[in-house]
Amino acid sequence: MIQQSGIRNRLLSILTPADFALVAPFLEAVELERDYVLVTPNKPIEYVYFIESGMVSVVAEKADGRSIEVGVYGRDGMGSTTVLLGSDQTPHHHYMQIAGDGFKLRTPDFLNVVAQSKSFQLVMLRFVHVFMTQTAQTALVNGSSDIEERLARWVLMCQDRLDAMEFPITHDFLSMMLGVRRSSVTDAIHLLEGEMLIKATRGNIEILDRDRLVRAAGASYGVPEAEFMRLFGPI
Amino acid sequence: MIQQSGIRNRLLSILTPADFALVAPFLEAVELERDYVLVTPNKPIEYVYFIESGMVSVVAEKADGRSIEVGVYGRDGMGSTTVLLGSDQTPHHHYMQIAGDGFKLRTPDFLNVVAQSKSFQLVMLRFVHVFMTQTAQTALVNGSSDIEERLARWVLMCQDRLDAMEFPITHDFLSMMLGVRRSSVTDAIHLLEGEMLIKATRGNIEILDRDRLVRAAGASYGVPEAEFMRLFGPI
DNA sequence: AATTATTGGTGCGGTAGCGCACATTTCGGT
DNA sequence: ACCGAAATGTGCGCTACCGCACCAATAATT
Repeated sequence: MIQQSGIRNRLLSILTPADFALVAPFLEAVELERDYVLVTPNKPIEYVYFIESGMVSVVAEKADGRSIEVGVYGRDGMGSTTVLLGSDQTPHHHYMQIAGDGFKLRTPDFLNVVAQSKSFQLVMLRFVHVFMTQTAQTALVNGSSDIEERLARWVLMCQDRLDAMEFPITHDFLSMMLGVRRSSVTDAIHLLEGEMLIKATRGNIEILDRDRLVRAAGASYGVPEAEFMRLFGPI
Repeated sequence: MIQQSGIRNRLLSILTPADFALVAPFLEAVELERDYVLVTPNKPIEYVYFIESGMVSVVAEKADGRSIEVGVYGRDGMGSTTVLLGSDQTPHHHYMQIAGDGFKLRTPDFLNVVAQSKSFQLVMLRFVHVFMTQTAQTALVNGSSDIEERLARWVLMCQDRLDAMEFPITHDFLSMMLGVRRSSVTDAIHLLEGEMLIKATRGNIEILDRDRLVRAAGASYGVPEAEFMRLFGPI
């Protein structure tokens, strides 16, 4: 049986012991390789995931093939939030951007727990609010910030969800996440490197100075993070 | 007493008669002038609104003063969805972009109905899903579509929520909504006018050819609208 | 009818980011 | 140690959009 004390996922860890006991029997540990697909767009969502480590990208795609990341989550949340909102599917992709592990449970089992416990449901819905704020912030910065700021924001969001000061990611993937040209990412990385905020090696980014990176991200970073703090306390 | 049959709001109108009877006693008719503020950022949300006519802009603001629209709703929805998600406040502004009318009720009264009826809650949560999809689509197009496409999308979203083929809006407001320069909006409007898709007069936009306007919006328009259809049926 | 505020039209230099192409470096596999 | 694939660095011309400024047209006020 899974012990709540050993859980790193923020949502599971703040559940009341009674609520945790409701959900625990259904949790199944799962290894989450890079590119592992948690949610396929417009297909029924079979499993709900609670991430313990690693990070998920939520990606929206246009009919013309262009796509862009509209949100990320890791041990701070769960996915897909869609099932909480009375829909068994969503137009978005969810896949592991940084490999890790977590728990999954069948959607009907999850929804049973939600139906049984209002306090459980409340914790989950609060996360939906935070995630929605994050998506709105993404809309805001996509429309008003330059690539350097948006890259700084992405690196910070990634680090918030991982314990490490470095993580594997290629320029090519970042260009898909930010919806910009690959070489524009290379340029932006060089700018941040020039300021000694990060250090990039092949397929890897390391954070050198988080505080100054937050300043580099400027007004792009912080709003959803503050909402998370307000509702759940510090990470 | 308010008759459900006379209601134009989509959410209220599809409620079961029993659910409607639960909420109806608390509905208070309200005139909604242009610029009327429904939600002030980071302040407790006192009232929940169901729009009957007109349109609301949901706007996110950056610390540096730049702001951008992250979503709109009218008689297709309610606001603020935040109160359904266990938060009594949100970092976003909600205000009337196109004047109209609707109903308001006190947040605690609304939440009582939600707590009493799972079917009522379900209708509201499904709208949250649609609205979230809309915000994600906004993030997508802000990062990958040119101004002409985004303007076409905005005009279409506006028309979906109003019965009229024309509505009052200035270039200046549009530039705030889209997060671009006012004269860029003027240019984009001229492009759409040149294709005979819209006709703009001082403070006003009229739609001439909706079908071709949808084509002009390309892949920017349609995804959240399809989600609405899937969950609620045609508008 | 004259005055003023709002809104829209236009121009100009500047630049961030694009699409494309190609060279170079790094790493994993044999 | 070598090879091929993946990842990164770099250059070039181009365009969409920007910031700013100013004028013109239209409506609101008196």
